[in-house]
Amino acid sequence: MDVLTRIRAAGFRATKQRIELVRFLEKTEHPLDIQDIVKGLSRSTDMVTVYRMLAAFKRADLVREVNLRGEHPRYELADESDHHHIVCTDCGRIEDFTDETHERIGKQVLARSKSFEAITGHSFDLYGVCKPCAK
Amino acid sequence: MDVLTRIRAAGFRATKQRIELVRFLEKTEHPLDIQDIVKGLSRSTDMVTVYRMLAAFKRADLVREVNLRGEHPRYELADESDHHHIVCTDCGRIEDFTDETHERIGKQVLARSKSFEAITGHSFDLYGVCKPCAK
DNA sequence: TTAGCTGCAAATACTTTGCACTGGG
DNA sequence: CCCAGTGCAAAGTATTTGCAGCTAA
Repeated sequence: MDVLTRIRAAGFRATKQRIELVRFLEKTEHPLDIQDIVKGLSRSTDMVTVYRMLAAFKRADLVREVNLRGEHPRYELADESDHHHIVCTDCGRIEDFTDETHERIGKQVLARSKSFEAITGHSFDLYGVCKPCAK
Repeated sequence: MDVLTRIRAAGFRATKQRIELVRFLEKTEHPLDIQDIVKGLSRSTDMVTVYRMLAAFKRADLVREVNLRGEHPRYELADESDHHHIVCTDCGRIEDFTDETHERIGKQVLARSKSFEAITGHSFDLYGVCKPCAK
């Protein structure tokens, strides 16, 4: 589905700011924070507009918010396959990995829990040292 | 180990503010944010001091920072056994659970990764609906 | 005694809100 | 045409920094 269609399908007007945002996120490999995103868009696009676009896209499940340790939230397109992040604690490099095990863990936890009725989401991220930083 | 000794062992002076903070965190069942903590301490303890105590205790591994979705950071004593949190997305209720599986996942990810040398930490939390909220 | 801590004030950083104008459909 | 969306300004929060005075050791 092309960018304009995706934006409209989510119930929004396809403005040039929104089109540029989606195209920019399509090009990025890893979740970016507000600052990164503002820097990546036309200088004329206000940071406030970026906040508003991301909030709206998040509500519409077009964009996914990623919260890593101590950092401000980062954003990535939600259509990317479900994955988790491994982060270098030294340089901040982020890489993706996939894992299905947590689903089973969720079910186990639910079975044992006296107080929870359902599980609707999870966060699972790893922190480590990347090879360049390990040297 | 008693509170004063623990604080001193971490390399700090056992001031009344720090003693009160540790005693307060010992009583709490789940990680609290800055606001909760300030409210729980003597009115005379400045919020700035709370920020500074938590930052120092975190560096000294006396306190652990917990980052949940979209929330400001929360803090709990680090001596509590390694555990994860399950959070009700409706009322914010937090419960603990333990799981060892993520260690194995970490090793698998590391084995497959071309760019990471070591894993030093992780975050794993579940989100769901608690029984009272499900009704 | 004296360096580590604290409280108060102020600076900085981040995010949200209000409002008039613009442009997408 | 008209209302969702934008930019600019300003307000609201969260967090950090500077510094003078206090206090634990």
